[in-house]
Amino acid sequence: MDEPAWLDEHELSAWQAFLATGAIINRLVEQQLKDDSGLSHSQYEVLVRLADATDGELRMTELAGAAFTSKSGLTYQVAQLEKAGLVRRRACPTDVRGVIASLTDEGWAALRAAAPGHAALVRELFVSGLSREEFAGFAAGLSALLGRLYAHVD
Amino acid sequence: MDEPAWLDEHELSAWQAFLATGAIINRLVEQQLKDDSGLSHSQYEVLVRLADATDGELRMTELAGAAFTSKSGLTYQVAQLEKAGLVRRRACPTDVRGVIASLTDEGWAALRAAAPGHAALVRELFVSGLSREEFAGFAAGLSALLGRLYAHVD
DNA sequence: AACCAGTTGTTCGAACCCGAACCAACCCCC
DNA sequence: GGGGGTTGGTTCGGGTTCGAACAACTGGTT
Repeated sequence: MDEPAWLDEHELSAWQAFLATGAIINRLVEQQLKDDSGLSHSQYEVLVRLADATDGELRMTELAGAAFTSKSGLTYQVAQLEKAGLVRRRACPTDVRGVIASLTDEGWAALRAAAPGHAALVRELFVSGLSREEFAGFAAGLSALLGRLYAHVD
Repeated sequence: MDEPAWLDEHELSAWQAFLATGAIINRLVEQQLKDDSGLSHSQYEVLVRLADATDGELRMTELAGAAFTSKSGLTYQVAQLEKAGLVRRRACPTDVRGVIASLTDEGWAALRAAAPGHAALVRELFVSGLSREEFAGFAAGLSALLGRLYAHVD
């Protein structure tokens, strides 16, 4: 009974703003990366996750989890990156089924080349539009939300 | 010179959280709508924008702008919705080129049927994880960000 | 040792989405 | 009133994504 069928005014406008910002930012980031480095956003994310890992290597499943894509989607993207010479695949020594994706030297170089432009755009779109306090509050909300979501997926 | 090539710790974690929340929420919402109503999220958004407009009617271009999709993407979705009987297309009286998408009775019914489950999920994922103050701060940040983005697209 | 539930990564079919190209029609200004 | 630039919407081709099905393998249990 206390669960109305529609979102109220505040909920709705925040929700719409969330969808809109996500859509617009994603589009602009995608565009910038493609124009500037020939990488899609998902490919860039894959490179970043690999670079974050020790030795620039990660099992496929771990990578899929970190990059917010499905297993099959990752198989596709890694195949593309391998074709481009940015990523290498090798067998996992402890599990015959396993595949380890690992950054090549070209992969590191591509990431280093792409990062500054990407960082500049993210700052411009995402950071510099807010005051320090606004950004702090916003980031706190995001992080709380994310924690909640992890609990929800479990 | 004062533009570092990488995001700093705070920027990065907020940015990652933003990407992660967007990805997870979109996936869950997509899933819920599909299971519950057989609609994709974009289709649901189209229905919502039409329902918000006077008489449940909108020109294709306005609709594309409101639903954050490309013109061709919208053509596709409206075709799907028309096939499903939820939307009708008619000629625009003041512009021969124009096409007006309009909700059918079935469209209104489908939206009314889908809304409660969707609203409940959005509340659960997006609203109820934050305190009232957190949510207010978060929403303010979102809205400021969105304003900035609109200026950026112009 | 033999089973069996769960995991790993790929393949396959389908859906989706975008940008570019396109045609028709609009607008406006001379 | 008749160009020329702009806009409205669709079509087309290609790339991307997903989930389901699959086969191979693992680890624990008996």
